[in-house]
Amino acid sequence: MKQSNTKPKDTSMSVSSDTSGADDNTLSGRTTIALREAIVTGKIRAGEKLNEPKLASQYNVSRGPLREAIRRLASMGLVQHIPHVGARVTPIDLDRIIELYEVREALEGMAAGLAAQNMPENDIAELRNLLEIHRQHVEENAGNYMQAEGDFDFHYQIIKGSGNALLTQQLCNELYHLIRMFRFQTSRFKARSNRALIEHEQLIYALENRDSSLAEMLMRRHISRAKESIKLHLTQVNEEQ
Amino acid sequence: MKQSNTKPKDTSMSVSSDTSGADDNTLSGRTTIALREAIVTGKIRAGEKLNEPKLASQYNVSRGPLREAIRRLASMGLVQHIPHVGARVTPIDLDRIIELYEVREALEGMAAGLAAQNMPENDIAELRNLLEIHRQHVEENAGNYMQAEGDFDFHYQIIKGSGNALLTQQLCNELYHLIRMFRFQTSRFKARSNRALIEHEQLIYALENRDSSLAEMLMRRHISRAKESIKLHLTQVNEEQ
DNA sequence: TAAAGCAAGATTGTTGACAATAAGCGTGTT
DNA sequence: AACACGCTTATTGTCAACAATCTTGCTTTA
Repeated sequence: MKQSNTKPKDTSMSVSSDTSGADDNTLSGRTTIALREAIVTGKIRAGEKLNEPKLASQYNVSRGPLREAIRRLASMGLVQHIPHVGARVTPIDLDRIIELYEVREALEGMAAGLAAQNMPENDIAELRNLLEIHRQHVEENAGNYMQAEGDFDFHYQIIKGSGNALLTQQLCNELYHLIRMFRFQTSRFKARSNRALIEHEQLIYALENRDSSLAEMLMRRHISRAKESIKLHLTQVNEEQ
Repeated sequence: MKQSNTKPKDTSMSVSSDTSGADDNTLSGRTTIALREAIVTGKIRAGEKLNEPKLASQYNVSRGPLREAIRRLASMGLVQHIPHVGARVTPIDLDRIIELYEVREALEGMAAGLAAQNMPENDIAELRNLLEIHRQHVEENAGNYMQAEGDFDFHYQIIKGSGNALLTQQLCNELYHLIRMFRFQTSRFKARSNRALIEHEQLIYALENRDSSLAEMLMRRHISRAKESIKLHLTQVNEEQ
């Protein structure tokens, strides 16, 4: 029995639609998505309490589906829930961001290594096209594209290329929105665009050559550097205050 | 701002009680635990459908808390939920087990590396005591201890020693019960006990010497070997049928 | 005979009311 | 004046009934 690698031929380069298993035709599912976006984009602020009756009327649902939505977001770390007290949006400090990047480094490193083994040639070629698109965007928009969806797409495709469904689920469903939330709160930094492009380029090279250990190492360094950059930036900001 | 490492002084060597955030004085929480144990221990078989009214009366709760319990278990991968159809216990085949071990390798490897940096001396010493206890158990009980809680304790302590709360949560809450479920279904194999002891010993050595990269490498090999052992064993079993 | 459509039953999704718990506030006591 | 106690209020947890959806078996038709 070989590794299945049952990867659907979905090469859509967009992450937008249904990244979590919540996109169903149920109120609960739709409410989950709506609430999630409100939290990620900061419409509901970090640390803010989630009042069930209030939110329920706000989203035109009863408390049942809303509670389910809250619980789902709790399981992916977006909100913290305390029994008999309630849920509030998870406040993210520097320590927590560093933890997140350490987990990403481990998981996405593994993903890159596996992708070097399992990713179909076509998809790697698509990745190279994607890189060129990114390069143009960076040149045109003076570098604030990488911080947006562009960088997500790149990482998303490699994760999917690993052929590991559990890994993909952990990263693209659970941790993905945590990263988005953090980025939204610190979107002022648009540095590292050119640097990231170079690192992405090297990564594609490793994938093309089916060099698993190199791909893993490059991905880990890529994420570790991003972590260090953030750490530096945020400690400076803190010292300014 | 340094890495906080706000690790509570809880050195309890037991994993039993509250590994998930579900141990509250609510019906929902208790039902989650009860259902979880029923699934993990195979009282509810893999692939079996979870009938809400049936289970509700069985656990003496209404459908509300039971649904919450099911949703929580779905979020940790123990059951698969399809809207308007229902939930069933996740069937685990070899491919899925391999995926699980790949994720463990990445995550626990990182954890071991961090533990080499952050784990307090005392806790490492405790770990060595634990190893001696395991060694005795293996000698006495002819090796079936490692498959039980003993091995879990060892890994659990190292994960906690990483000082990364997110990592700990991912491993000890989300993936932990998935591993338990799998082990319960394949508990006949009690091989690798002596081998595992040696590998644990080496790991402790790396922690004591604060050798981060060695600790990570050893942990990854430890888990990778376990994966290979399972792969070998299960493909043989399949061929026999 | 097989396939498609329909209808009855079962199961999940949703709702609003009720119960239990926690938070806030005022009063009384030391 | 500060602390503790108890009451009120707000909020969460739980329940049972209702609505929407799927499944299943039967009937009908080509």
